[in-house]
Amino acid sequence: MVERTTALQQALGLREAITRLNRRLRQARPVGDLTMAQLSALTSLELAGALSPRELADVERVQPPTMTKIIAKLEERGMVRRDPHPTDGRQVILRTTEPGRLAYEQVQRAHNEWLADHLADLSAEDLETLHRAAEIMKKVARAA
Amino acid sequence: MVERTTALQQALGLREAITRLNRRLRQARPVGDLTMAQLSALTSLELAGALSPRELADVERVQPPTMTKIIAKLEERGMVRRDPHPTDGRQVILRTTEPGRLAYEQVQRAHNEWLADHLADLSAEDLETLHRAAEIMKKVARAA
DNA sequence: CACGTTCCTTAGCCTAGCTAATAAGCCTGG
DNA sequence: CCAGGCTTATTAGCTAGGCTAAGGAACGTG
Repeated sequence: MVERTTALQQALGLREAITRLNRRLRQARPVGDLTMAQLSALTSLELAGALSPRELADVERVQPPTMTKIIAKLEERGMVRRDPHPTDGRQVILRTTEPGRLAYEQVQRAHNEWLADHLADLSAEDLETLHRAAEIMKKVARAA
Repeated sequence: MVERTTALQQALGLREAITRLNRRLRQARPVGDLTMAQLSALTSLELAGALSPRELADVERVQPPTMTKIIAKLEERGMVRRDPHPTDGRQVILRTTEPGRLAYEQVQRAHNEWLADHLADLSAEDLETLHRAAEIMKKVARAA
């Protein structure tokens, strides 16, 4: 039985933790100059294969104009390609390019190494907790 | 025994989860118009009682000029007061005002209710995992 | 007491978010 | 079959929040 008060206290701690750790992660941009937003969009696109800007905006939970900007940055760097939709002239199809995939993997690896380094002191139990929490957090973010 | 590969995988999931959930939390600004950064600074100041801009910047893990801006916004809204340091003419002492405390509590409550609402479907076990993860994440953010 | 250090701020830049408005293409009802 | 309305994407313009570099004021010490 979970009381409401308990859930609220947990919520408080989680929000603080996310705010702080998110800032730390943003600061740790060790290789390449992909920002968090760019890396996140590139990741979603890579995993999905091909998406319209609208769909990518929905996945990333941002408004379409915001996604337009992020895509523009990625396109400048040659990491994303914009193809016309075969039947619908309004839509655009986004795909990662080969350089995009390589940059993605490289930055992803560097980011994760940074995080792993900073997790190095934690016990196996703590790591397991973080792992499970990450899954739960993604589920929560996906819903609602 | 924790293998490096395992830790890396966990790190990957955690970064994604933080990015996504942080965006959702930023969008959920139900009462008042305090942003995440402002709320976070106000919280740190409220908990500490009184801090110099430099100290607050260190706590919040941002550079001093960034904190100057955030403080300016909070001061505009009358939520933070800037007093001269009794002996050191360079320093400034920041404190939350009474309106600041009230706004902080109100927004804090609203934010946490939003989060608690979205955590309502989770099992007691998942909530416990999130709670423990939040503690660990704050520790990681504090270190390094 | 002069010089280096510390503290805060200013100036100027960038990213990332938003809304409102625009342009282009699709589709449907009369 | 085409007029008007919806959808998609972009542009324009705003704000917040992050950074570095550079400045002025105050401190403290050799």
